[in-house]
Amino acid sequence: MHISSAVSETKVNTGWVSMGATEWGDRSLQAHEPLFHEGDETSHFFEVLEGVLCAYKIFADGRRQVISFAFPGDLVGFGHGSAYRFDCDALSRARVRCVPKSSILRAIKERPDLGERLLDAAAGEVAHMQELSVLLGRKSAIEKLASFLVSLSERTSPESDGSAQVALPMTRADMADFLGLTVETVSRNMTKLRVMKIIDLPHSATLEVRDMARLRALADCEDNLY
Amino acid sequence: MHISSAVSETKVNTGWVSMGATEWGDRSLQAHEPLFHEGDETSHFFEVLEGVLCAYKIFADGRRQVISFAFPGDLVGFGHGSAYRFDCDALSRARVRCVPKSSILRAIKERPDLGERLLDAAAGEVAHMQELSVLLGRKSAIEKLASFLVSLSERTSPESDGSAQVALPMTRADMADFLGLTVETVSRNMTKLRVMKIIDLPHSATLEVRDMARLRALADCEDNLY
DNA sequence: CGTGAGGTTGATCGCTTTCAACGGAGGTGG
DNA sequence: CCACCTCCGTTGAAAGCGATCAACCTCACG
Repeated sequence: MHISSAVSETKVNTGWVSMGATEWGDRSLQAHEPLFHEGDETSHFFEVLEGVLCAYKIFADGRRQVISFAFPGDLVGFGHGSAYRFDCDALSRARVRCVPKSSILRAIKERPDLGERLLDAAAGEVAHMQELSVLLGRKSAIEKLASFLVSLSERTSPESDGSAQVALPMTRADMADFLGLTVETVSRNMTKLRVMKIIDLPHSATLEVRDMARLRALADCEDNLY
Repeated sequence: MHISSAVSETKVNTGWVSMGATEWGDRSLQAHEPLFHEGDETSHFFEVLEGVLCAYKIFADGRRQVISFAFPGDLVGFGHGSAYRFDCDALSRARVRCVPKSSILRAIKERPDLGERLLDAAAGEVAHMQELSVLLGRKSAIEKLASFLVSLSERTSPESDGSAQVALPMTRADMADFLGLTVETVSRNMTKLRVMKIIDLPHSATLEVRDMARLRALADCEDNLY
């Protein structure tokens, strides 16, 4: 468990709220271990400390839509009422800090500035979901993929002169279900980006962005070239 | 302007936060008049008092994704940082209550319970956007349309024994841009639902739900019948 | 009654999906 | 150590759903 003071600390720009308080407890997850299921009572918020989580909705007929990937620093649990409305798994070994909802509500009452920060975090979550809606509704397969890779590299890897190394902790199926595509379409467009010399794939789980400007142009729908 | 006390009142379940305070001022909008544009400084939150608003993102090449329709009682302005990230118009004559952000922040500091309520409202917004993402990513055209009509009827009209009258204040183009479809596809599937005796369209802007159970089944992807 | 925006319907096109086969990486047990 | 198996990723061929292009209709409004 992290050593931390009783004073909470917030980085609103990146959307996370870190709260030090040992009473809240951490939890370790194996790869593919569920954190919660749709329908479970919403007892906690979770802050990812290590690893990557994946929140998704599964239909009765097997269709799946991934709602978000949560990286260290991200907060999971917004948008649910008294019961979780989606499933959430760990993609890899992960550690999360569990924050009881009641504890959050108490903290807000005692420390109004915390409420403001949580509100900012919630606003960031809204912004993310809005961007996802734009992506799902109006972007082509290659634009979706480009957007995803840009967002991933921004969240996890520093860029240097137009290139970046990015780990892909999720499978093609996870990516497909996030982007509203099939694995085949994801794979085909990965290859397309590689042929265009925009990215490279040393391993299937390691991405190298070779031309970030071009990738961004695709992500922003400013490039119709195939 | 509404007559209201200085005490705020919140209905968290329906996602709105009504705050009485005459200093905040209301604003009237003509049909198609913009409330704000992408890039404008985010000075205010807005509570819809009358009419319907439409928030959307426009691409450089003309593609458009509608993010949300806001009905009386809905709050507009979440998910934006220091600048609005989308455009927002009135679909019809509308009236909104303008609440300065600074005023919100001050109110939160003075009244912690208000922060909690706003947080609930934000959570409701997150939930809406998550549902939209599921719809856009994994539902077929007819399922999208059914989901939209169900949601519209739930928000605006009481249901009685499986049927309901619903006004459609937006054009087919607005619906299409919300559902990630084209006007033609929306129109075709409206006809399909009519042929299936699930809905009726006395006028193009008036919907009559004849078989709500069947419509819900489609919306929930439990019905593969065409 | 003319006009234009919004809505519907038909024919065709094409991007993504579906169906199918293959290859490689990792794990297990003989 | 290697055969075997399974999961994951890639690629090809064909099909399908929604998009595109186009014509026509309806209705409100001058």
